[in-house]
Amino acid sequence: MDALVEATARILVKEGFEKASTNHIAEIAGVSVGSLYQYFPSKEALVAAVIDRHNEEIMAIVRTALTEIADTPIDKAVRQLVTVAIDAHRINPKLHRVLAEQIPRTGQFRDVEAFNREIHTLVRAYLESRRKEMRKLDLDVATFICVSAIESVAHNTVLNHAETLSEKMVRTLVDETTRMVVGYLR
Amino acid sequence: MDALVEATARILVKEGFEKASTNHIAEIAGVSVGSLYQYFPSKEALVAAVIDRHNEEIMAIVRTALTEIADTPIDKAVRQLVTVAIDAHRINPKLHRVLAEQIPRTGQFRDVEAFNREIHTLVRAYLESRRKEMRKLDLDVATFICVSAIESVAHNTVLNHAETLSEKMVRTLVDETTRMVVGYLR
Amino acid sequence: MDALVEATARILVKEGFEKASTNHIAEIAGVSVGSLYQYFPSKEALVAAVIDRHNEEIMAIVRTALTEIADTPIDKAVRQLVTVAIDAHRINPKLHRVLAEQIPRTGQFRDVEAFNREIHTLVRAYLESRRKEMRKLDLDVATFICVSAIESVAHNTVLNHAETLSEKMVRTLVDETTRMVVGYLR
Amino acid sequence: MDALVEATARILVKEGFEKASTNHIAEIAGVSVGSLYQYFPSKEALVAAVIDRHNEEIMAIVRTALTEIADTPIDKAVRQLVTVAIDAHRINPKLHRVLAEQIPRTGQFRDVEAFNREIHTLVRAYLESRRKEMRKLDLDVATFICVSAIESVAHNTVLNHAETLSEKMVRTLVDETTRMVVGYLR
DNA sequence: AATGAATGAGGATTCATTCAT
DNA sequence: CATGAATGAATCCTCATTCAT
Repeated sequence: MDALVEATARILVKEGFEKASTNHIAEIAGVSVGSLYQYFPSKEALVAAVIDRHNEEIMAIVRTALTEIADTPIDKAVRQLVTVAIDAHRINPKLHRVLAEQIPRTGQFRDVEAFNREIHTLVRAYLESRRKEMRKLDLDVATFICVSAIESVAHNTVLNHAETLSEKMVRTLVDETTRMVVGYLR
Repeated sequence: MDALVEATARILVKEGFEKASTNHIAEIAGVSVGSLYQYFPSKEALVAAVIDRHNEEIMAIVRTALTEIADTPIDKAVRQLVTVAIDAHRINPKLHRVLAEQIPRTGQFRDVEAFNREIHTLVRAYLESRRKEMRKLDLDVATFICVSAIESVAHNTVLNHAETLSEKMVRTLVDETTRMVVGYLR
Repeated sequence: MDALVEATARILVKEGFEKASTNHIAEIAGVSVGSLYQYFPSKEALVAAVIDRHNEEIMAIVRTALTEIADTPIDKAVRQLVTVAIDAHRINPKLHRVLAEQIPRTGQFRDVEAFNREIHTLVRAYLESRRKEMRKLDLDVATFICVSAIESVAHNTVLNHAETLSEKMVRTLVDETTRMVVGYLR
Repeated sequence: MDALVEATARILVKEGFEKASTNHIAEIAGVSVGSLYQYFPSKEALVAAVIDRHNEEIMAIVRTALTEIADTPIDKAVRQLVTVAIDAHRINPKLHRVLAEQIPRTGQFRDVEAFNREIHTLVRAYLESRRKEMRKLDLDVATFICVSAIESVAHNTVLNHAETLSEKMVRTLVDETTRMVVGYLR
């Protein structure tokens, strides 16, 4: 049931992890607890589904961006990546925050690593295709550092500055981050 | 009781957040639950104390480094900062991971922000004192981006690569991160 | 549906009473839960049916034996009864054990008493027809004691000694039990 | 807490196994559920304690009887054993019935076997000491048969005839059972 | 007649917290 | 100050049963 994942996400955002009891989730989703367990083997699995859905939304954006970037020179490409990273974090910032801060990660954490790996692979592939524009460097190291930097700027931008985030400020951050990363690669 | 904080940290590392019940903590600390509540008003406060202690250890290192750096030119200084960031994360990587992944942050989260603010202030002050070595830039933005980048590289380095982290690899990461940040500032 | 009773019995034997949920039973029987309730008003009724079927199998053997015995002198007859009692318990010893140990008896318990009464009646009738071979005694009391003794020896033999039950041991037990009962009646 | 075992027994007798929820037990015992779990790791353990206590009461009687019997000739001894067996079952017949019929035995069932073994050992020892009064027979087999017979008569007497059990009838049953067993041994 | 998704009461268990000793 | 037995609200989950299709 998709309504269950939606209800869970909504509760997570509006009431926090503590209030996300299975009975409450079921109630908000408009079904019975029994039904919840018909579709999800445990509360953990349900939360994992929320995380997955959120990650998938982010990945969809990132994947698209990386595809479009394929034939773009580094400076434009990096700018695009930074923009997309911030956009991705802004999809549902409150959920993103709750997921990052309140969910005790266990088991399903592997999934997050899978996403990380995918991003690493995609970015690395792009960088490899653009090697001639770049100085000589270890691709894995460079990918790791660039992805970390871009991700953290996006993450901190959205999480810390929460709602008070002017478009001008975003543009500035994109500019600067792009400058740092491009400067590093060239 | 310091033994309580220590016991909590130990349990967090060895058995995970789920096993960290107040009774278990008291038992490991060698006192009774009642005593626990003599010193800490709630479990949350106890966990917060663990977080604080860990953050304080990190901050001690960072503060020292930033003091020593005061009169150092940017390139050396940044290298020093990156090194110190990784060292700080390596103090107690397992605890760091548990704190980052398993602890549902609530109330005491303000504290973490306080540390963030302090670091921001210190770094910003350093950058300000070295303005002449740098291109013209918004100090707050630059500080934000540099701190984010350095912190994320350190964090991901220690968390993802866990124990398999050769000194050579560390040096490479320090080199590269330094290069990125210095290149950005100049 | 006979498949339902069969499935229940199979689950009882292989997985125990705890695993015998109506959904699981229906699944093993290859039908839907709905169908289960088309034929049995409750889970209890279904379990009762299993008990009944098992008891009926036992009773069939016992009835036959008691019929064949009709014109047999006491010593041969008792030996036959003891043999048959053990045989009856060996039909499906595992089911017998589960039925005896794991099934919380409620309502349908009356049925078991019905079987007991029938056996009592049949045995009593036989003893009555053989009164001349026996000393003077209260037939009801004698029947009660003999049936109890024979049944318990059979029950304990099969339940306790489980699979490790040599034919020689069975013969010894039959001999001895027969001796006791016949000695008592004469 | 002994009150918990007592409360459980009382509920078992008055309301049946189905109503014996941990919360209800705690309530009747006049404590909180939490306290229940301070003393018993699970509901199963609590029920096991009830069974144990009941078995222990029975065993106390049986042990005493077997001690007193030591120097008694077979006929008097057997009569004593039969009497004691019935007495033992009459300690708390309702509880005995519930324990026998409604409790799904698992795990702790081993205990019951321990009691059985003890009885077997004690009776066998007595019989061995009286060998000269008896015909030549396999002591283990004889013990098994005699114990089974006596136990089943006692059990069925108390369980089936419930409250309608005149002293006269008891005396008759004791007489007859004794006759059967003694006749068998000699 | 068959299906199986949906129901929801109910139950076992945990654990942060209190307070009388 | 320390103790630790006692508390009980709260939570996750199960499963017999129903009923619209």
